[in-house]
Amino acid sequence: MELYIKEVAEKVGLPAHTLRYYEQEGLLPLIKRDVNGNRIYDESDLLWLEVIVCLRKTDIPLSELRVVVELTKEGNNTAAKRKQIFEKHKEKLMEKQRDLDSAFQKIETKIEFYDELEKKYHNEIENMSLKV
Amino acid sequence: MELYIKEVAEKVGLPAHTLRYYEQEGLLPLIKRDVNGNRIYDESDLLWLEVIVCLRKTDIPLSELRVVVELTKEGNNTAAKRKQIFEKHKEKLMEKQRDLDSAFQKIETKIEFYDELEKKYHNEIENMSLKV
DNA sequence: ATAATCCTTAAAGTTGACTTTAAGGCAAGG
DNA sequence: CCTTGCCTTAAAGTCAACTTTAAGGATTAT
Repeated sequence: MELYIKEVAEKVGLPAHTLRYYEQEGLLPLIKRDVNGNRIYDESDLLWLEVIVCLRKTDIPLSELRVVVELTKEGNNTAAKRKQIFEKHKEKLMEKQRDLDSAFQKIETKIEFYDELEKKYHNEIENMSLKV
Repeated sequence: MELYIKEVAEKVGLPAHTLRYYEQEGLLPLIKRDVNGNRIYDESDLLWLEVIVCLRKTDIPLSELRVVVELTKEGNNTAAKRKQIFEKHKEKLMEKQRDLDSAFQKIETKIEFYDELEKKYHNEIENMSLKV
């Protein structure tokens, strides 16, 4: 499978210049080129990009993704280190989960409060009209 | 209850200058001052700050918090609008939840992959030693 | 052949949310 | 009286992650 940058952009949901930017920042392994120097992405590039996109949505820093790429280039003896990076991010995810849960609670309380406030306000208006 | 900035900073887990910054950005209602011009926070300030801190952890923009403060100043007839802002953020939270779930899955897959890779690598090393 | 549409690189600009710096006032303790 | 540590304001600086701009080359469509 061979894809040009625009198709990849489409598939992974990133603008093409962000793909170039990621490459420049060392987040992608060496990307092949065609005779005109245009980037050609293969299946494995796409799979890795999908990991990037998914983890970026939970704010993994580009720097950590870069390190994973560097370690991968170093070889299979770096598996443990790479795993560590993901374990570390998993910890972050668990914290995010807790923050999310608290926020859900807080926001529900607020919404209920505003429902009450609205009710009271409408009642006031109604009473005012009755008094006229 | 009356608290000075340092105590509030301590309680809500923000540096004092961030509290001043938030005030400057219109995220806090009018904060009282003592004779020397130092800020004095009361219970309701603290409660609102706790909402801010909680929702900021899920990346609610300062601008939306500012709007809530402005609407609150306008009066009880703005309850519906304020509620809307929180409903909107709740939608964002639900999206974050989905992103978080996907990331957990992806990361588990990666971790399992690295476990396998490590096993294989150790086996290779072992076989190599046996052959010597 | 000329315009449209892709691609390329390099570099500068933007964004939101702080964070730091600078310059200084007030009050308690030694 | 002087230092220490709190507080004040205003303004400039920082950061990550893009995003935009500029300048230009190659391919395809009319």
